[in-house]
Amino acid sequence: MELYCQSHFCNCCLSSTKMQNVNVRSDYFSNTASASGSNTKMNNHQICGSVHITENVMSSDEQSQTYNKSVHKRVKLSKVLNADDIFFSSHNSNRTPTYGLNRLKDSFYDVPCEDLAKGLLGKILVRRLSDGTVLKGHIVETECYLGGDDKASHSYKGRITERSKPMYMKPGTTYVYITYGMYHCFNISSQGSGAAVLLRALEPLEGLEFMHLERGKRKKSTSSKPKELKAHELCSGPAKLCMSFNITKSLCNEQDLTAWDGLWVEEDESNQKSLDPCHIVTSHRIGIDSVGREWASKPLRFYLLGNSSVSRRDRAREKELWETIKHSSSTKDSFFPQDPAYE
DNA sequence: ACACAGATTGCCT
DNA sequence: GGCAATCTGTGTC
Repeated sequence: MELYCQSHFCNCCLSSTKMQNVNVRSDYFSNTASASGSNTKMNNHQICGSVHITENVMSSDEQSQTYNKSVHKRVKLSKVLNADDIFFSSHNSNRTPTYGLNRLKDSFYDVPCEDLAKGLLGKILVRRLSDGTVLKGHIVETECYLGGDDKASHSYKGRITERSKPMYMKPGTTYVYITYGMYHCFNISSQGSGAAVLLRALEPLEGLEFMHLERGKRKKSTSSKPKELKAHELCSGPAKLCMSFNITKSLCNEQDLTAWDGLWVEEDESNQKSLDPCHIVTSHRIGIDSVGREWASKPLRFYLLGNSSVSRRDRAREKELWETIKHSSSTKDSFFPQDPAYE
């Protein structure tokens, strides 16, 4: 029998669920069924924790051999990763950043995954390269990956691997991974063990020349002249924004957005009118059909209504939202989406 | 704007 | 060994 730990953390401190009298660990393998659920109260802070107890159900000799092999491999790896240890060890700096002094602070990130995904919309992602180049873009599309029961998440069932480790780090930590062998995707960890927000699209604001150059590097040279990308095509996808912003695993993974000088998020000070929550389109996530209909269809993707930099627009949901807005008077002072750029 | 095929390699089983 | 939180180029409407 093995125990998998999926601790959740309270809002206001670094406390996490303590597993009493049980040697709990999370590790590489989770090819098992699970049972869950215990809530605990500690130090006057409400803490929601769950222990997944997993058992191997193999019976034949062949299956036993497979199991023994997996155990052997695990022992050989001698790498026992623990969600609590990862979380605590990611709080190692009190360092004050030199750049981006008006960046968003810890409290902005330390919220449930869906709140962070929506909260990031309209904010500005800033990248500062080692040569001083500064790139900026409005965040216009995000997706939630919840961990736990979320089959599409790299941290499904509390699975911890060397790759998914940053998902367990403190809210505001970057998780950059390589997909399809050649592209990068950029996530930000949120509150909740293993939960993170994928940034899917940006509307470029500053450094467009650099972005054009970065995107051009990937293009194959064909006989016909390569056509210039439009501004709204530079960052209209999770891997595209990583290319344009030079976000790679080797450069940007496991970084603290509240402290690192290379990357941060800030409020859009030029936008005096606040983003109206009514103008956030909620739709299903992209590229996860293989996990099954239940989780592929969950409304965990959020984007700014009518924005042309969004990677995949859900016209049906947009139409519904427009109808709602038309019949509401509360949105008349809002910035979005009356601006012609958003039509 | 949309649909489809092919690319390419790290990660997980 | 097989898959993948995607992109590009080409073709069609």
